[in-house]
Amino acid sequence: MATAWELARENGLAGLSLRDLARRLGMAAPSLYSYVDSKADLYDAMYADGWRSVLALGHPEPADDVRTALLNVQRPYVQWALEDPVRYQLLNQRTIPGFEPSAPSYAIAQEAYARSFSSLEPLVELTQGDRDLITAVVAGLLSQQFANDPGGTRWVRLLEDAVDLVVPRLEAKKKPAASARGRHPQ
Amino acid sequence: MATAWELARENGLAGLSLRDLARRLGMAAPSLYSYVDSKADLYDAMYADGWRSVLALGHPEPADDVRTALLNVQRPYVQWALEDPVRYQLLNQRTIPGFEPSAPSYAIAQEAYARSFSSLEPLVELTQGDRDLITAVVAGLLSQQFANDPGGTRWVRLLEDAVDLVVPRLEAKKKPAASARGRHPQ
DNA sequence: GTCTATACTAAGATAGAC
DNA sequence: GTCTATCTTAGTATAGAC
Repeated sequence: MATAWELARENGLAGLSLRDLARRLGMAAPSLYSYVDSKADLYDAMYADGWRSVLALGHPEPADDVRTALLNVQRPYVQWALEDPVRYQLLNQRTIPGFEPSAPSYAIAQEAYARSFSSLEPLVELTQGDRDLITAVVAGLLSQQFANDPGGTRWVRLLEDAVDLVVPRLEAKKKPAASARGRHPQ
Repeated sequence: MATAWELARENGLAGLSLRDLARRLGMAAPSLYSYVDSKADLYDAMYADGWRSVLALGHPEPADDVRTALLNVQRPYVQWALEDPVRYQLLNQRTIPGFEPSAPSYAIAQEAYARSFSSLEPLVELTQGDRDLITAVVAGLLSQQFANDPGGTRWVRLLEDAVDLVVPRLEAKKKPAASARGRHPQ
């Protein structure tokens, strides 16, 4: 898996080839078929592996305000995305012609998706539109970053500004503040 | 050019091949080299062609308020993007391994970029951060739309909501209202 | 689980005749 | 400007022995 990612980073996601992979592993190409049914199956394994690495970021820190809650999730996520643009591309953009993740792999992605709102849900009653706008804003920063300033920080450094665009919309829907973690004396 | 786009839509951008293109044009494959120096050169021509189709949308309608100015540009742009996801992918995402646009082709992209702020600039003193946030928000809607709901409208229908996120930030920087087009009596 | 050998298909590109 | 023929490389995948 690690070698597959390595090659994808070097030659592009679409440029990944089973021959190359076998060569770098010191194997003959057909030996790979003991581990993987097809190239599509390899992409699927990488897709699952990629989303598992998002889950490995752990649960976002809880927070008492919307802005902090958002930043607690999105800052590590953006950091994670920058670590490996090719991984982000496989997981979040429809880029290789026929690929669609299998149901089990997609389930991992969904778990990561759900978790990304776990610090926010206690504070705000979110609609699907809210969630979609949040993911869009962050995806937009990353999309522009990778496309127009690869290796730089021109867009991702605007993360706090971007979050501040969304905060007012969410603050309007704040829950009654259950004081869930018992931090507030009265 | 039209046939090249057609094939890219059918087989994916990376799946486009010179052989297929020649076949569909009723030519032998090598004959294409009279028109194009290489496959990369074909992509470059498509890139230029794609941005020209953005310019063909015309100049955005002027407006008196920030929100309308933004929607006058972004609504047709989103419409244009939805018409051809593959075109959007070539122009706005780093997806095919080695491709970078040539300088002349990139200049067309820059013209389209500049024009996309022409309805807003008379109203607001924009910073680069403002421009980057605007492009990111729209790019985010489109990126999510294509990746997670291809053919649908789940994200793009949030365009007005997305614009409303940005408007307050821009209103804070409004210019003194030069009444440029002489519509306001006093 | 790994190998050799191989089948099959297709890619981008060039040479040189017409 | 278009053709035929060909080069070179590479892809995914299978068969069958060890």
